[in-house]
Amino acid sequence: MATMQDVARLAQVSVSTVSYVLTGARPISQGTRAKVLAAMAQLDYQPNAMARGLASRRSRILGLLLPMDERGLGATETAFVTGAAAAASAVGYHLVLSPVGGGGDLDGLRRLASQRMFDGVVLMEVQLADERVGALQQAGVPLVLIGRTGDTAGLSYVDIDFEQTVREAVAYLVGLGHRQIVYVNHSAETLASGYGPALRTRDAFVTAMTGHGLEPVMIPAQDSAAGGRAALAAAITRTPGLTAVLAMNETAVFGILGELTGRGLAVPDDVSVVSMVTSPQVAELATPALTAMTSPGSALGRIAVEALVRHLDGAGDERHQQLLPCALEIRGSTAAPRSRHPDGG
Amino acid sequence: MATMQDVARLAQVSVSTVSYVLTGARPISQGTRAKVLAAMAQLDYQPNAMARGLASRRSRILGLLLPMDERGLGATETAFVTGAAAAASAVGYHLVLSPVGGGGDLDGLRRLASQRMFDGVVLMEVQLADERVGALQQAGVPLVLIGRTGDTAGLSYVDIDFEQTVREAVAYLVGLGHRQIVYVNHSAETLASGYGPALRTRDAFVTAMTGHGLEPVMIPAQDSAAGGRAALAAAITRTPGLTAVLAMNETAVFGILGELTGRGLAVPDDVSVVSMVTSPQVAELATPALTAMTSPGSALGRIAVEALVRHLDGAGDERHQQLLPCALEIRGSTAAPRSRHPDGG
DNA sequence: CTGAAAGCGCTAACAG
DNA sequence: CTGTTAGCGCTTTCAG
Repeated sequence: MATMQDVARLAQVSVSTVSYVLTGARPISQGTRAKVLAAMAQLDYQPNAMARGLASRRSRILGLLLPMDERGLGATETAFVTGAAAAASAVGYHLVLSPVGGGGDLDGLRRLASQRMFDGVVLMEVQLADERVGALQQAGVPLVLIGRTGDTAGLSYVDIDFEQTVREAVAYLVGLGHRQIVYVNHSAETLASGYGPALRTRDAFVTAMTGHGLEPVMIPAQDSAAGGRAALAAAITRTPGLTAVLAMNETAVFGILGELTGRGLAVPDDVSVVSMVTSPQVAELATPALTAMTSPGSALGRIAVEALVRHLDGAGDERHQQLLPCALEIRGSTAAPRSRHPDGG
Repeated sequence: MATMQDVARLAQVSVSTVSYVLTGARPISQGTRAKVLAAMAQLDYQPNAMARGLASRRSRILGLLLPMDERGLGATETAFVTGAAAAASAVGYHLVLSPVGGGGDLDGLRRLASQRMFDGVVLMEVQLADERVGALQQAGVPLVLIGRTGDTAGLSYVDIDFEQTVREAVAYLVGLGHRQIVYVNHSAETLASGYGPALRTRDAFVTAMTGHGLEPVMIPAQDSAAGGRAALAAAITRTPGLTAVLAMNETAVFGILGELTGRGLAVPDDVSVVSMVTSPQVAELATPALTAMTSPGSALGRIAVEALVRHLDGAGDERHQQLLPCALEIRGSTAAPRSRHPDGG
């Protein structure tokens, strides 16, 4: 493994000159640069990452912190991760996937931060009240969130625009003629834990429905097909005349579809289903394919990393706060309501 | 940020003593250790990862190399990744997610290897003839594959036991009374590219069916729901009396289900479906839930990392070669064939 | 435009 | 059982 010394010797220049042609931190004459480059090529030189990191105090490594408990990552979260990794790689950074304990392990976080392995950190699965944010800030680690806390003052984040997403989905269904729309959310425990997407969509649903002069009916569901079946059963009991379901639960929506079909209700003829914050791949799996609000997926991860790197490399203390819309993609699970009830149309 | 110097000064010992209580590389007396530990605690000391890496020539960072093109990671691959990350974290390593160009970018790989950022590397999505393996070996990077090449001499790998998986799935269907079993594989292009799982299961299917005295009928499918629909249509044309489908294509299987239902064929009463190398979460999404050969998922990633770390920390040149079985999990998509054809039983 | 040299914070001989 | 010290390979002043 050739070192910078070797290159310098071969090119007959000093090590600092080699360093400067590499970093471009000061002007180098054409001739010198050429000599150095030739020597590097000849020796197949690659700078040592650790040495560079130690001397420059920048590891060029980013951490992607995500709680890994439960049932692994969903398609949407996976897209965040791959998007972030690709973006980091594109700008010459490395991305460490760092599974951190779901909640209590703040000390572990602080320890991680103090090791100075990460120049900055992207935090996923942020709760509305998330102590990790404070811990990280206190440790002085540049930080970008995917998702956001309740109070976002002074924070950088990228998140989905849940308000817009719900508004658009509801408007679409209402435009089709639906009036009895039931919203299936995550479980009560998830809500209670302060899971932002669940909370924000819930509030947005109330606002949107009320705005249309309609009653917002909401049912929680466990994150499973069985949870979806149960939720649909509950929904029909509560609102027998429902003609549309708005699902904020990528997993439960499959159970909803199954239960609907099992009860002899056709999708979309009897009941329309819109799945929110869903990846196209997942939407395509269902029969019929799901009309969905497509999550920005890898774009979120990419933007988070780009904002972080800009902050590290660049000017200064720019906060980056951005909400990305979900796009309505109409597939086979929605239609105008059949006038089953004479009073319904 | 306190350094080791600070700790040494406060504890009134030399830096090397501090280093040795940290690494345990040589015995330290109770009293001294206690003093050092106290000083570390008081200063909230954390060793600097870059400095440690440079001096010890071990970064404690592992690379997870995966080609990221196409449509992101499936559930099974995601499980590999999360399993690997969790395992690395558990043994004090970091795991970098490194998206490398699908095929031709061997130079990029070599460059990566020469930067000495990774102590070792886990390579995913290995083809039967994969030049990356040779390049990495030549670069002297300790290497474990998830999947395997055609010639595995001298390599460490963890892979799914496709032969066993197919054998067991076929035996299960034959045991139920099925005789006309069609195997739906990945696309012809995927086969042609040397994708191991597709090739190995294909061969295993021929062997298994022939062993039962049955004819092995195989149909390729694009990796999409539409691909599955088309494949099923082709299968029925070719084998009108088919009573079971063995699907080696997590995505296409949803299309198969949809097309079956669309043609008025009930699952499992008219046609049984077994999905191979599938995650439970995905199997549960289908209606009916899929009987599947469940992929070892995160275990593969975990074992790969553990083998790699054992090689790095440990004794020496132990190759680790291991095949993991998929477990048959019976759900709602399989049953004994209805005797539609008098000659069928 | 280029060189010399002082570290970055730690590990691992070597010496006791 | 502990201390001294020479690096690891690079970046970045400080000098010219």
